Amino acid sequence: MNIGHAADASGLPTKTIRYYEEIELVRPGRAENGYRDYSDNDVHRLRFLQRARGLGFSIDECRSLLSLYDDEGRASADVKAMALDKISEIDSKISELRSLRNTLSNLAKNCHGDDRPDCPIIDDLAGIFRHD
Amino acid sequence: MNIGHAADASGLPTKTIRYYEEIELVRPGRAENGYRDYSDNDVHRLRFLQRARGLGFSIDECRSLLSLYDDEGRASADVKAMALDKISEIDSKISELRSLRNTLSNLAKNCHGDDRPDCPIIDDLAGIFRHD
DNA sequence: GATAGACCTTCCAGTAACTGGAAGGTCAAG
DNA sequence: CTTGACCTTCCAGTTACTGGAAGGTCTATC
Repeated sequence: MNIGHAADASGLPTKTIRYYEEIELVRPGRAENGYRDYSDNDVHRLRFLQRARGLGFSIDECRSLLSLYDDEGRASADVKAMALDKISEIDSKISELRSLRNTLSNLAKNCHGDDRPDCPIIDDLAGIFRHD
Repeated sequence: MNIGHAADASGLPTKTIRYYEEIELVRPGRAENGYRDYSDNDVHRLRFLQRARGLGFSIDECRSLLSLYDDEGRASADVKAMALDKISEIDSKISELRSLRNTLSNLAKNCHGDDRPDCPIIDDLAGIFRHD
């Protein structure tokens, strides 16, 4: 599958996909004509990268998540530790998002939503900053 | 409060805080000696930026979230629409994180976690890419 | 088989969001 | 009055893309 198709399948622009090859995150084969040739597995990796990057994981973090998949010779204890570590990172991201969501949702609920500029949402908005 | 203190209070490096001033996200006053002087409100904004950036919101998205707070003259309908929009963004981030978490958690659960390199986690790992 | 349009290639420059370092001013303690 | 920890500006470098030029390939139609 060539790069345009891989882009459609992964949700990433072709530019980004080529960049990911340059930094050795996803290394497709090449067809006779020199075109990149993406396997289904390559596309899975690209999709994964698309999601993980959008969730705020850095390229290095993505690399280490992907290495769980790649390093088949890695000791299982390492693999488990890495997975658990990532899980707790994810948990705290989720709870931060929940607190942010909660704040915004309270604001929206209390807002009458018409065109008057004295929306009560405004009065409470300072609260957006008060979630630890 | 000067920049070092604001950095401690917000969890952002001073470099980043100065950058946020440069792009007009947080505009502190200045003391007589030329030092930046951060109010409590400035620090709330910085903390908010610290969290939102870590959750994958772009600077522009942060700017629009902050404008909910700033634009007191904005029509309440606009405010409400923006809040609802951000909430649905947050919801999909949360559900993506949950799916990722779920995958990793299954992997960790099935791994015996000793030093043998034939960890069953490895065999299932392809599954990390199969969540839509 | 020529040619148009949609692909693909590499390379190089630009952007976003920081990040580090130099050169120097300010301030509180000893 | 100097030492050390602050602060300032400025400029260069990094990360993770992103856009554009110059050109090769492929498919489809004339």
